[in-house]
Amino acid sequence: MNLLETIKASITNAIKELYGESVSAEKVQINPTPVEFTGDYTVVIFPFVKMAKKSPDAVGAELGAYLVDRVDAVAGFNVIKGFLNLEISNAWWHVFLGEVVSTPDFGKKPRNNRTVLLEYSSPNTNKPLHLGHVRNCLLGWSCSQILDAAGYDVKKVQIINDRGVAICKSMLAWQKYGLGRTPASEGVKSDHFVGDYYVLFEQKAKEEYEVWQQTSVARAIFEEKHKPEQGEKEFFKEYKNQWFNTASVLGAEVREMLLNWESGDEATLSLWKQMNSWVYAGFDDTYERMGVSFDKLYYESDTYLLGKDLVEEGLAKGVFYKKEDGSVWIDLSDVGYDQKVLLRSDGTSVYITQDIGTARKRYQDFGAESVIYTVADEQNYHFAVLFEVLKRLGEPYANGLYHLSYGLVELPTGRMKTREGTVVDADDLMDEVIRVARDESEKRGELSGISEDGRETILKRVGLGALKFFMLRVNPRKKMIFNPEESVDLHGQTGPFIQYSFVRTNGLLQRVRTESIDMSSFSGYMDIQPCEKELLKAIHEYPDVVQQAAAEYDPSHLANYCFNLAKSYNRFWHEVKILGAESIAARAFRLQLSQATGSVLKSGMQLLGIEMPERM
RNA sequence: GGCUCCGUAGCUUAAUGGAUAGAGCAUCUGACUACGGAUCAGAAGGUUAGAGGUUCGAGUCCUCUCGGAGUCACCA
Repeated sequence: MNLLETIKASITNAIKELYGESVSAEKVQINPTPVEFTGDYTVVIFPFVKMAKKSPDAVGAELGAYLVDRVDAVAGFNVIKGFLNLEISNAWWHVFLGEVVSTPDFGKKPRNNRTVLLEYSSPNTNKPLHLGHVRNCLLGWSCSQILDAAGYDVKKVQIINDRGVAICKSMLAWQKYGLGRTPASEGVKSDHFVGDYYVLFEQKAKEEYEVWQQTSVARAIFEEKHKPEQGEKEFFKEYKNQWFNTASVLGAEVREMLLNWESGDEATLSLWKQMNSWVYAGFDDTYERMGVSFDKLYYESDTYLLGKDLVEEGLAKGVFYKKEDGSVWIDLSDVGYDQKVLLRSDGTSVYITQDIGTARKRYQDFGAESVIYTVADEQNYHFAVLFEVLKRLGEPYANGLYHLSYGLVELPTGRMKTREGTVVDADDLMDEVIRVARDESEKRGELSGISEDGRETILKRVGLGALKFFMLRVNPRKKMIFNPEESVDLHGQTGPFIQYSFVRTNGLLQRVRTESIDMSSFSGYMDIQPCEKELLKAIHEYPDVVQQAAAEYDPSHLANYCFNLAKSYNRFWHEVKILGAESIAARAFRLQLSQATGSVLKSGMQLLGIEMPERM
């Protein structure tokens, strides 16, 4: 049993024995003692004052005495203003340190034989991955690692939106203007190649629209429909979608292509397969570089018709209802939502229909009792509705659904817009952070003796470490303003700061090996310094942090934890001598402490998807 | 307008209802006779948007106000 649990259990016993009241162990609050007081852990006494009918200080004194008496680890105590500060014995810390070093999986829970499905990334195939996907992927991947550490069997999936108007735009542009060019012939990364045709399409459509605006038909529409205060420019900006769907030649061609696709036209399908295969090759490359992977891919071209049978089931159960025009609806006004259409009057699916169908299909595939959707917070309402619908359908997994919602990534200039060319590309971004890592490294010259390959591996770890930590250290819910300069910072509260601490521990252990330094006989070390105690307490906290991150689906807890641990280690590094310690026992103890810190840092960062360099 | 989320130092942010709101960046001072200075120590910087309330105790919970974002499609 963990130390704090032992103490909590003992306090519930004490309350029972001393005051005759029962208190559950979860109600007992224990925090690390702030540095300005003496002690290691602090019990908050106030909750027990009423049941004891004594002053806070008296209760604290009684509980403190009880704990010193019954719990070996508790060596002493003091009570200040209703807070019971406990001192943990050196002997207990020695045992603890030994355990951490000899437990490779320290902080991780045993397998619990429960399966969780985690969906993330889920891009469209008309253009390459961008900054928004990066946050999504890093979050999704990190959560998968955290849940794995918490004992779950995690299945990572993505559903690829490989059909629809968007990809048809890229297809059409390539067909009209591509002249048989390929990624290979142009030497362009294949997903970017496809994306370029999407941009080209938008450009051509814009040109067509501008010409059209000068026609008499356009003038007439403007005169008829514009709002009183609305200028021409504003009106036509707003009217663009409608124009595209009614008057545009390119629009008509795209719609025709979509119809051809849906009717299974062979030429269209083969073009579609060609374009998508280019995109997938590019995505694979980006994912690999980012260090994320999937257990199964779903394609919308396979799933977009799913869900209709569930709509029938819902109608039969009376959960849904049909309007006169044949459309099917659900009324969620009793839980504060609106009425929502589930099937169009012509019998075709809407967005939520296929999500309903896909949910069941995936349950059949994996039997997961819990499904996590990593999707931006624009879709909060959609998922609230989806989960409510599945609940009312009585789906067995409906209570295990979670929308891992995250704030959009915006630029200092506002939201990214493809049309305005303000999209930050994922590949470019990774290039950039690695370039900055290289510059910094060359300035320092520490890697001069390492092979080309080894150096590249390190620079990649450092650069991506900076990027990943930057994106994961804040609460996912928060909107993120992406400042390119801060994202590649290598100093302060950053990934490389933590990696550097690890490199320090690694360097020490290297010397232990090469010089056969003894680090086993540390139990005689009794004079544990405050900076050492701080480290021990931080290491002791690690399993709880993993649990909390898993329970809240929030990697930022781990990111902040790792930073604090690294900071404590750096302070320790400066305050005491390790290899040159005052005694053999002190040296052994500090080396053990370094090893424990290094392994927890490595483990914690791995849960963020960040790899540790051996040197940097 | 309804619903949801957000508002903490110049900037980015932390804080299971617990002690004097904790960090990083930027600014200013210091620290290498080296276990790696991508580091450390220190200074300065806060009416936690505002007003009420609940509580022994509120950045955190409740109510209202102000400010910002998202959403409220037979789009995805």
